[in-house]
Amino acid sequence: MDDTPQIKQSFVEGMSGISQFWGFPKGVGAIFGILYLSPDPLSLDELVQQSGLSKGAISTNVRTLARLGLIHPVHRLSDRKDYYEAETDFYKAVRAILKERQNNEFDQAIASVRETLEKLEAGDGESDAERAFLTERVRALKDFFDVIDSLNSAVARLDSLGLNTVQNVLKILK
Amino acid sequence: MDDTPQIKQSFVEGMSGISQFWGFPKGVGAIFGILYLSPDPLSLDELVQQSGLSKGAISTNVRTLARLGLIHPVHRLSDRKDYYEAETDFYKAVRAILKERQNNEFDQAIASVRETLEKLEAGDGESDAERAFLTERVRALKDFFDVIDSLNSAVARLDSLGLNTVQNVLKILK
DNA sequence: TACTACGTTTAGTTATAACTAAACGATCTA
DNA sequence: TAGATCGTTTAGTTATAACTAAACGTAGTA
Repeated sequence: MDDTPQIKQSFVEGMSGISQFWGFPKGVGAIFGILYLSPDPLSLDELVQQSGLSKGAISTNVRTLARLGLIHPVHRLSDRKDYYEAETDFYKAVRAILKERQNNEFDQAIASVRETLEKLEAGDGESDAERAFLTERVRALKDFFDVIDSLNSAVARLDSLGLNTVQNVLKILK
Repeated sequence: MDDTPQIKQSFVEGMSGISQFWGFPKGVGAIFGILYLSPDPLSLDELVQQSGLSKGAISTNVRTLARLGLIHPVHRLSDRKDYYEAETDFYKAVRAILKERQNNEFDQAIASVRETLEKLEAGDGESDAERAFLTERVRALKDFFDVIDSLNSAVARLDSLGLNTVQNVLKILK
């Protein structure tokens, strides 16, 4: 008996779970799983078939994956269909995701804290004890965010983040 | 005019946004924000007042924050109330969060991939081209996860993750 | 130009997560 | 022991996110 289909499916389910864990729709993980286990690029309709999701959901989720750099469109000559294949260099994908996140909401969050600090320091007329306390606390948080941000930037800027880099980092952390 | 209350509130709203971005209820961020800007530990009832949330929600969210190590209970003698204060060492909190995540769903995700690989390699009778392809792909993903896992473990195991450590890491990434 | 085959968008539905109000059990106090 | 004051849990509600089905726009094709 050939258990390949079952293994494939349980893998896809596992990817769905991971997807959900990281705050993405589980369809995103499922689609990536399907593409990752496919030797050839797949069209939207093939994804509809293999995932059981509607075309609309596939369209949305596929765009999310492409935006994250986890899959790539493949265009075939004299074929209007869009095909997609999975990215197999995960380190590359990580860098893309970090870059993506940085540009969007994370930056905004940091900006919010920065703004708070500026507002606190601007009201220099009032300098009671509470004000000083608040300023110190917010500044500490901002400093922390700045460090995280620089880490993020550094990784995103790397030409190639690979096993070597990670192993070097691991040496430091020992 | 004293704009301190407004500044506090906009800070708390910012923290709510960050919370949501990382997949936590926004109440979690709000509560942390309130505690972080409070010089003294606060009781659940005080949190109810300042956040506008119900007692039940506070109870749940506070437990989440405590589990993550972002806030700590403070017990006062001859007072049955539970008070909470914010963790101010964020590096410590990061390690706690990584440890938390590792024990729960992340490990499970890795286990799922590992299991898939074992199942693929177990069926050694069948060795067609597809099977070989699948095995290679899944193994590559498992290897990647193992590296991430070891990074995670290394950070979680650190006695103190501080600015120094991060700066050393940053040197490598340059 | 009309027809067909795409991917995307939209309106409405379903599933899921977070919340409120109230009941509950436990613990301290008189 | 009775009463009061906690934090937690539960049942039901509300808000939010993901999905489906169908309409739509666009670009190739006859």
